[in-house]
Amino acid sequence: MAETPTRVTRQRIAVRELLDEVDEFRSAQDLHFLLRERGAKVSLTTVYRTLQSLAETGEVDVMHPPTGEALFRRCSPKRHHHLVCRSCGTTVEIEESVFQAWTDQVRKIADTHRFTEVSHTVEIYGTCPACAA
Amino acid sequence: MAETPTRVTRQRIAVRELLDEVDEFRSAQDLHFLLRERGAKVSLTTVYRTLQSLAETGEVDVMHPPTGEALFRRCSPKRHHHLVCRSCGTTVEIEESVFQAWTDQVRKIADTHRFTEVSHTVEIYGTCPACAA
DNA sequence: CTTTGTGCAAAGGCTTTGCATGCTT
DNA sequence: AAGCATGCAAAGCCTTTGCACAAAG
Repeated sequence: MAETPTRVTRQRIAVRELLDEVDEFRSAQDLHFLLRERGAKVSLTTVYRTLQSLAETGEVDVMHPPTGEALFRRCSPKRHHHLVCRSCGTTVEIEESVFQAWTDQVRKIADTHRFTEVSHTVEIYGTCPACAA
Repeated sequence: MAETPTRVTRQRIAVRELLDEVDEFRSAQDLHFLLRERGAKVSLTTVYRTLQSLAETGEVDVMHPPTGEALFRRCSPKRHHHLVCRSCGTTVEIEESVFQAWTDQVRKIADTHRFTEVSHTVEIYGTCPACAA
């Protein structure tokens, strides 16, 4: 199963439905927990496999914070990036629109190198006011 | 040892010296290998601990690619970001200067939220020409 | 019926931690 | 001499993989 899945299964439907409702970045294990909570019988393995294929097709974005686990989120028009405190993990969301000019530039650069299906992840770290004290 | 180290040890000196010479992102295990190669007797554990503290003080930047390991690099004035192929891992370096305007904006946003010691990591993914074929 | 997807358990890879020893101050 | 740093081995986490069974087409 290194390829894109061809069959429609109950499990895959459940994962996609969940992703449609959640618009925050979530870990695979979080998503698995949420699925079971709402009664969907899906194994963690399948959640991982599904997320992986969805990421490959670009249907979900993946983020890799310093915490180790990967975070997934359905691609949406209203994206945002994060400003994260290195010390306590406090997160401030920044609207993607703020980066519009930058996003355009990224696309241009990618084109130059003939890269397709381009996506990007931005991680901004700092020390929040509370932790700086 | 959750705090910043207070003592100057042979090991820590070796790690910093190495970081001064390498200006690519490298994994902890890579760095450990390089250190042993040049005769420095340092354990992998210490490399991890040293990198962690250097990251906390902002002396090194950390990147988290989809591959799972963390990549470290000494902070330098001439930075660059990466355009990485999701499929084969081919990497194209993009000069930081391209992001100047964006960097300024990031700083402004961080200021707004009173975050200090701000650094950022940008990861751009796509499919390279070879893998798109 | 054939082929692909699922689930479980086990393996894998990177990173962290416990604890005794050694080295910096 | 006193306390922090090191090293080793073991544990922890998240994620992936092998394999047999179940389900989709």
